[in-house]
Amino acid sequence: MPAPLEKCLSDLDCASSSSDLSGFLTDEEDCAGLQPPAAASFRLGDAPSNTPRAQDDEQERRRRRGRARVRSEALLHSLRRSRRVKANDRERNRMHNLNAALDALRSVLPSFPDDTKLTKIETLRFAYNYIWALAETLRLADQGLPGSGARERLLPPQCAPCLPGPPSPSSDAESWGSGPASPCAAAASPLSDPSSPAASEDFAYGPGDPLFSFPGLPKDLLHTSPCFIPYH
DNA sequence: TAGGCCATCTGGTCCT
DNA sequence: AGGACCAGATGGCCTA
Repeated sequence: MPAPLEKCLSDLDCASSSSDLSGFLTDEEDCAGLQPPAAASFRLGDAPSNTPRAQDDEQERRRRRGRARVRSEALLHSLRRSRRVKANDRERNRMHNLNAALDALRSVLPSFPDDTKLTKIETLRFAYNYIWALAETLRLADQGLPGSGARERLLPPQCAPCLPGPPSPSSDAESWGSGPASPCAAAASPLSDPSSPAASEDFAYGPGDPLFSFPGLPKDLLHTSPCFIPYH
């Protein structure tokens, strides 16, 4: 075996036990480039290239180059695979962290009567509205308007809102609390307050939606904020 | 059975 | 170069 080709194959073997394959020979051209020109190695007494022995040598070289290429491709494939597996692991972990953060957010939001778990999108929208409502409550309290004392009347987050029915994950937002029995139906339009989340054009959830209903907050907020349902 | 939600995988892009 | 982030695809599970 010509020394360059031998080195070429041994490089492949070394690379197979190493995670770093950069600079690694990947195809038969790389190996072939290491071979001396046939004319340079031809000396008097050597068999001419068209002799049966020379043809055998050439076939052997081709076989080895082919095996080297197959091995290098397999190694690159396994390298890509191991990187992909690691990336998948990181992505899984990232999503788990995201879900843990969503769970933490759910834990500080008012819970529903039957402990129905809010979906991800519901959690985010509910949190958005809840923060808005709390801020509005504080604003009114600071102004000394009807509804003052709201700070003291705020219920702990675990209080249960009064809902026309448990939120069905499959039901759409606009169907929640929109029935005639809902107090929200008679409530002042939150759209009157331009700062209300419901006033936002791109906000999918509107008045009457349980995600706009927060227990324990002053009824006065009904005039300026998204729908509030009295807490029992 | 259709539709909604979710977890996971995957390749691309951006950032450090 | 490697990690973070993102969006699309896919398949499983559940419910009406």
